[in-house]
Amino acid sequence: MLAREHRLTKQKNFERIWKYGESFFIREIGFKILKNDLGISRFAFIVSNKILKKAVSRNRFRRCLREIVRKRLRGIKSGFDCLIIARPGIGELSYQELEEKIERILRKIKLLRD
RNA sequence: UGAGUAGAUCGGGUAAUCGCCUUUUAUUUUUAGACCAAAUUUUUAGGCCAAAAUAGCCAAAUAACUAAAAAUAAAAGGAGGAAAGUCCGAACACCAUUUUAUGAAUAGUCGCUAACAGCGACCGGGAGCAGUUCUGGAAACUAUUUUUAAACUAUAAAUUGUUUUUAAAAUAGGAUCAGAGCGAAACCUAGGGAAAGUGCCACAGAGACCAUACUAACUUAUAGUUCUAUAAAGUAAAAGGUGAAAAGUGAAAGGGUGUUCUUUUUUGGAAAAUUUUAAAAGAGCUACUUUUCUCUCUGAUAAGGUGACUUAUCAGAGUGGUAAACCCUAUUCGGUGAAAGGCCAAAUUUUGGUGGGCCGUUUGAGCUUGAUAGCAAUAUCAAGCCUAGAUAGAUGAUUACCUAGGGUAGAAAAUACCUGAACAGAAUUCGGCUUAUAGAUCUGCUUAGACA
RNA sequence: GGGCCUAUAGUUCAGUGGCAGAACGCCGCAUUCGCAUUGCGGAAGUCGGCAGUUCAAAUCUGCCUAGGUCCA
Repeated sequence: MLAREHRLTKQKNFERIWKYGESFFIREIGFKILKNDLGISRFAFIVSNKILKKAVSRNRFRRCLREIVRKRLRGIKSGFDCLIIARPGIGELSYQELEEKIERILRKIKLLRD
């Protein structure tokens, strides 16, 4: 679990990101990113009821995503709000595959520090 | 030992690293008195007015009062038997006002419970294993009897008698087979009322509940044409294949109606056969009716039981099914759901809002152990214990080892290798029900095999 | 957290407890030089699943499954 200062909690934050954020998608995962002035990067994870039926698997994938981001928290540039959205193919992926894919995306959108 | 079935309990473990939530403690720092909007800022357009919103900052300063807040570290604790479905019942809170209509729910009895469409015990019903009774059949075989053939004995011989054998028939027994009845235990059972009323019961059928109309038959009447048609009335014994269901459950005896057959007599006929009329006797079937027994229901009485009910006797009646169709009877029920609901202080300039904060909120119809009462559900008493509390939503991720179990190699055992745990995630809280569930352990019952 | 609805032929939908139906689509034949249109005929259904009530269930009752939708 991320510390509280790295979480997005408010309804307004979510609305702002949905409206003004930039999107990046691969088949299993989607990203939405927007700059903020805080000097800290904040994250939120969305796994909807339609994509995974059972609550156990929903919880599991949300925790996995969180864990992956947490491990890379030092390498990520600060000052961004980031929404990570699960898409229908995610049910068949293992933890390691997820890790690879997220790492590739982060490189691609240049969110990682040098 | 294996299989089936029912019930109860459990529902992987250890270590390391990196993290999250709650509580407590310690240290350091110094502020804090919820948040948001309106003032400020930014952007676009613009000459201004004006319009829009998106993070972030400050609600301008001061004093008083209150006492904590943040960071770091350590310790403790941190998902279920169903947390699920939301099918019932409650607690709790507010709103209405008194429980009446409407409506809804429940439905054998007694008990348990805070309550219940729940649970326990019992009653009734269903189906029916083991078993048992009856009926029918029955191979081989056994017994008895009869007949046939052969042998033996007695005898001169036949015959008779005895014994054994062969073949056949009959009777009885008979492994066993089929059908029917009763049927312990275990199993299933939304189980008031159809004799208050209404509705429905397709097709078929005369008729599906005021049954017996109609067809076919006979008599009478009318119309015309011998004969036919029509209509009504009467007689009316049997029959009318249906259907899930057919009107009072089956049996016996008597009376009795009609009809069929046989015999005898009689009539017509020249005679025989056949046939016609009438009568008598006998036999078969039989509407209807009487009596007795049986079946079902209702009522009364007696005995047993808290009661549902059971048993016995007597009297009466003979009425199709469906209430999971309407309905009737008895009992119970006010509505809305945590997004319920409550609080958020004072001064200076003021006002509004908020899915902002806190409480509600985890000590409870609580858990564990023991004793007592009870067939049991359950209750009482004693001792001990505190056991998740998140809110874009914690309880996690990775690695290593082990384990229940599974697979392969092996004749088997040992061993080696591979794999490595089902269903499933709290959201105010309880009591049930229902559904999903790998595997393990224990207990009861049934059954198969082996050994003693 | 709570309420409601739907499931019937390949598709879209009807369907009083008693024979499962319509339109489009599909197949065959005819018409045409050929295709379309048109006409005739045909096939295609565990009525979402499992139990129960009933003589009889797509329909009535209960429990599940899968979809959809509403409040907030």
